[in-house]
Amino acid sequence: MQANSEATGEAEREAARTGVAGSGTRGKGRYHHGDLRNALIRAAIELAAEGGPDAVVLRAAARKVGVSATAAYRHFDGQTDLLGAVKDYGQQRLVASMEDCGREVGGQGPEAARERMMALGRGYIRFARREPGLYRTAFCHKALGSLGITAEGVVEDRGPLTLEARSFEMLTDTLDEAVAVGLIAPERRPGAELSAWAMVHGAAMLFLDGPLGALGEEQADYVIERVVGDVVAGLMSP
Amino acid sequence: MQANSEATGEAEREAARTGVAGSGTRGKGRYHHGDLRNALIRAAIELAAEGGPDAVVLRAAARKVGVSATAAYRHFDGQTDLLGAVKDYGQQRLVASMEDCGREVGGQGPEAARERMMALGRGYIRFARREPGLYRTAFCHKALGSLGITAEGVVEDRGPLTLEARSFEMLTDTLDEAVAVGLIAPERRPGAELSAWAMVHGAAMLFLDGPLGALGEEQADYVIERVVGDVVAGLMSP
DNA sequence: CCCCGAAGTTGACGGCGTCAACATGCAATC
DNA sequence: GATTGCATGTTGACGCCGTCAACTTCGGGG
Repeated sequence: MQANSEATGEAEREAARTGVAGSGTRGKGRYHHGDLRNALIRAAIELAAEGGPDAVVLRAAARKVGVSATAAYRHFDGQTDLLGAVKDYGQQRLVASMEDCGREVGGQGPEAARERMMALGRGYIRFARREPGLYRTAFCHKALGSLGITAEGVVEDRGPLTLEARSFEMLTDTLDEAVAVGLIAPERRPGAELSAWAMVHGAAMLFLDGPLGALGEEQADYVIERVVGDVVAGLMSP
Repeated sequence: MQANSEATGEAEREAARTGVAGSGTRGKGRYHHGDLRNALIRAAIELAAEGGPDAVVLRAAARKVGVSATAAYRHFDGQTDLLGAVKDYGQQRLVASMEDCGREVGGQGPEAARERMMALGRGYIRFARREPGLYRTAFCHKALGSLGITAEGVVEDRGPLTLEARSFEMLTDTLDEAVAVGLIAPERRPGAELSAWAMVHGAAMLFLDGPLGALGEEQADYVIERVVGDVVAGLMSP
C-alpha cells in the first residue's frame, strides 16, 4: 500500500510532466506541478473517503501527489484548510445525492409533496451509507468549510452560497411546498426543518456508528422509510 | 497552561506521595502511584470534557498525573483503550442525565407516558449541551467501549451490561409503557426506538455543530420541546 | 530475609503539522 | 531575446504524538 501510494504519486507527477492531467494547465516541467491545489484536494478526498476526516493527513496527500509536504502550504493555510476543502466537496456530493432522489418524484399535490420529503431523506441517508468517510468529513466540526465561522463573525466566504445552507434550503423549500399544498398545518411549519434535519442526521449516525451498521440494502431502505415516515407523520399531525 | 499542566501533575503526584488522593490505596512512596489507572482516566476525562475525543492525548494525560507517558501502558492497551474508558464514563453520565430528567415525572396513564418520553429526550439533549466534549467522546466511533466490537464478534465485555445498551434500554422501556397505556398503537411500536433515538441524537448534533449552537438556554429548551414533541406525535399518529 | 514480578522510567523510532531558508523556472519587462 | 521577479516547490529542522524495548524500583509472599 505504501508502494501503491508512491506509485500513485509518480503517476500523478508523470501526468503533470507530460501535460496529460485532466485539469492541469500546461505544466510539462517536473518542478512545477501546474495544478497542485486541485491535485491535493483530489488526494485528500480519496483519503477522506477511505478513512474519514482523521485520515485526511496533509503529508499523506502530498505523498500521493508526489510532492513535498510543505508544498501544500503554498495553496492551503494548513491541514485544517485542506480538510475544509474536502468538507465542501462532501457537502456538494450530499446535495447531489438529495437532488438525484428528489428528481425521481414529480407531480403536485399532497401526495407528491409527501413523496418529495421522503425522497430527500432517502437521498440524505443513502449518501451517508454509500460514502461514510465523505459524509463524516462533510459534518466534521473542526475544518472550516467555505463559510468559516469562528467565535464571532464570518471569516471568509469563497462560494456564492454556503453549501451547508444549500442542502438545508432544499429541505425548507420542500417543507414550504408541503404547507402550501395542505399537507402540513401552517402553525406547525416554524421549526419543522429542525425536526426533519435532526431525524435524518441522527438516522445516518445510527447507520454509521450505531446498531444499524450491519443492515443490508433492503432492510436499510425499510428503516429509512420508517424513520422518514415517522417524522413526516409527526409534522402532519394536528 | 503548560506550567498549569505541570503544576497539576505535581499536585497529583504529591497527593499520591502523601496518600491524600481520594481513591488512592496506600501509595505514600513516590515511585509507585497506587491508583494510576483511575488517575489517568480522570485526567483523560478532563481532557475530553475540554476538547472532545481528539484532545484525549495519552501523553497529556500522563503529564497531568505527573507520570511518564509509557507508564500508561501498564494499565491500558494504548491510547484507544484509554479513550474507550472515557467513552464509557461519558455514556454513564448520559444515562444519569436521562434518569435525572425522567425521575421528575411520576404518575401513570397516557399523559404521564408522554411526559416521560419528553423527559428522556430532554435529558439526552441537555447532557449533550452541557458536556459537549464528553458527549462527543461517548459517541466517538473509534475507541472501543466496554463492549468492543470489531469486524466480527465481541472482543471483550468488561461490565455487567453495555452502557450504550443501558440508555437505549431506558428508551425502549418508556416506549413499551407508551404502548401499554394506549399512547402509541402497537403496530407502530416495532422500530419506534430508531426514530426516537435518531431524532434526539440528530438534534444534539444540531446543537453542537449545527445552526442551533448559539441558542440560549430558554430558546434551546423550546426547540427541544418542539423536536421531541414532533417525534412523539409521529409515533402517536394513526 | 530475599527475591521476583508488577509498576514506572529512560531512550529511541517513525509519523505528524508547521516554520524558515533555499532552489527553480515561467512570464513580464527592457 | 536576455534579465529578472515572484510564485511555486524543496530541504532541514523543531516539537508533538503513539508506541516499543530495555532498564530500575519497590513491596509483598516464599
